[in-house]
Amino acid sequence: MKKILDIISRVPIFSGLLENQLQEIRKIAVDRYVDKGEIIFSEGDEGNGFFVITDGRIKIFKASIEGKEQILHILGPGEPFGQVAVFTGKPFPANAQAIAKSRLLFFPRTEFVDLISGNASLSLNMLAALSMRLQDFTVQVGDLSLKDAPGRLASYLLFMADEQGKGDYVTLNISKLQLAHLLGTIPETLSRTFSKMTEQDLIKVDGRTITLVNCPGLERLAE
Amino acid sequence: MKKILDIISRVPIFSGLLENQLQEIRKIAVDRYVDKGEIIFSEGDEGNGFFVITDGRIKIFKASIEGKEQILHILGPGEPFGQVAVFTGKPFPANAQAIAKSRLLFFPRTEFVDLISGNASLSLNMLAALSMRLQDFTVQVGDLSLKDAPGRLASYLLFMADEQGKGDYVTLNISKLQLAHLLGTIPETLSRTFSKMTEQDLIKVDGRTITLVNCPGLERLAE
DNA sequence: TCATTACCTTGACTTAAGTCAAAAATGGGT
DNA sequence: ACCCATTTTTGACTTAAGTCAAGGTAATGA
Repeated sequence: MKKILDIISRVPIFSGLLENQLQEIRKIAVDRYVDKGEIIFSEGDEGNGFFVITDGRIKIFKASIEGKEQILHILGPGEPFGQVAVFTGKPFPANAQAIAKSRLLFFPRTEFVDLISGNASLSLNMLAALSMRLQDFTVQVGDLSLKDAPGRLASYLLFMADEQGKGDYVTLNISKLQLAHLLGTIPETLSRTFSKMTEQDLIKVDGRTITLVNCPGLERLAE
Repeated sequence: MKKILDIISRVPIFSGLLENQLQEIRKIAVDRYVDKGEIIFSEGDEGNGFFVITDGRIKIFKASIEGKEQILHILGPGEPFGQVAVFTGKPFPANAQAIAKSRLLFFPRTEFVDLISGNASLSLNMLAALSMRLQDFTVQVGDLSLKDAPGRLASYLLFMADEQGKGDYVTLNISKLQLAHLLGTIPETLSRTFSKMTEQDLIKVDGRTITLVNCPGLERLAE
């Protein structure tokens, strides 16, 4: 069991802070464990604070009445979520659910806003974090509207290959059902897209391991 | 011709600041006029500052190679754009173009970051502005993926009716071509959707004036 | 180990929405 | 008031991707 202060000091949004500033943050942090499948908050809930993931994996998603869902983000250790509600003062605009057993730190809204007011580094880190998230959305909206399912899958695979940097193969860290919902499609279509791309010798699929056989071809698909 | 300081004092992201802080901001602001159709920045350009709209109207959009476009935001007086690149230090993730003759204030990156470091109110205003933008994206991604074209149009009309608050009619402030691109579709589909909704006595269309005849019906369409 | 559940794939069918083409309407600017 | 350019509409056609249904596979826990 790691010390909370140690964890906090390794979180990007708290980087570059002084020892006493980290201790201030530690004072307001609330430790919390959640099981796989547990809902952390739902769209419309009052946003009385935000979270940082210590361990595990969380999905942020929108759902329709008929049960369809669109994943907005898949987040892992070190990443914050729920900040938007903290700074807008409005309810959470989406749902958060653990897709693996996870450990979280919760930061209550008013205490955190007080902290940030007297801490320029923390402000700038937070501005950077929100801006990165906005940039991700920019890509997601563009992709959803301008690319077809194969194009979105190709983009995702190339992005992951780059991020994982383990040569030309990618290990999916989520189920294909979740991936379908992240890419704005359904598992049937995703499965057929994997098959088609395999036939065309663009990739090779073995469970959750995807080998990128023809990267230039994938880049062309992704436009 | 209004004084720049007057303009700045009325911009939401600069609200609640002291007189001398507003003067600091005024010192780094660069005044600029752009014509309708003029590109202000393109995706990939270096993000060396951000803009606030004094007058006019700006669209932020993604484009594909084949010429399709998806509008991310339509912005008007008082609204900032291009901040993401300021805080990520990365290039602009989308394009900005004037869709009307406009007047802008430009704030250079390094000067602005210096200002924000010593100004807690400005930080919090900026955090709030970015968070609102994130919330808008949340809605846009959900709608694009979970609603069909009539559902997205119904949502838009209801949103605008609420925003304009002028009873049950809406005046479009953009062309139907732009609206199609904002809703993630094409003008042909939008036109057919308007026709269908008129047949069903949900709305009445007269140029850019839309009367909402059956709001509950529209809400049902929008889910 | 077995059983139960969740996940993934495949096939046949349907449909929303895009494409292409052309006509009609609108609206500045001179 | 007229002309040119943009915007909007309409029609016929195509297609990507969703739905429904069923079978297969993998994974988890008692």
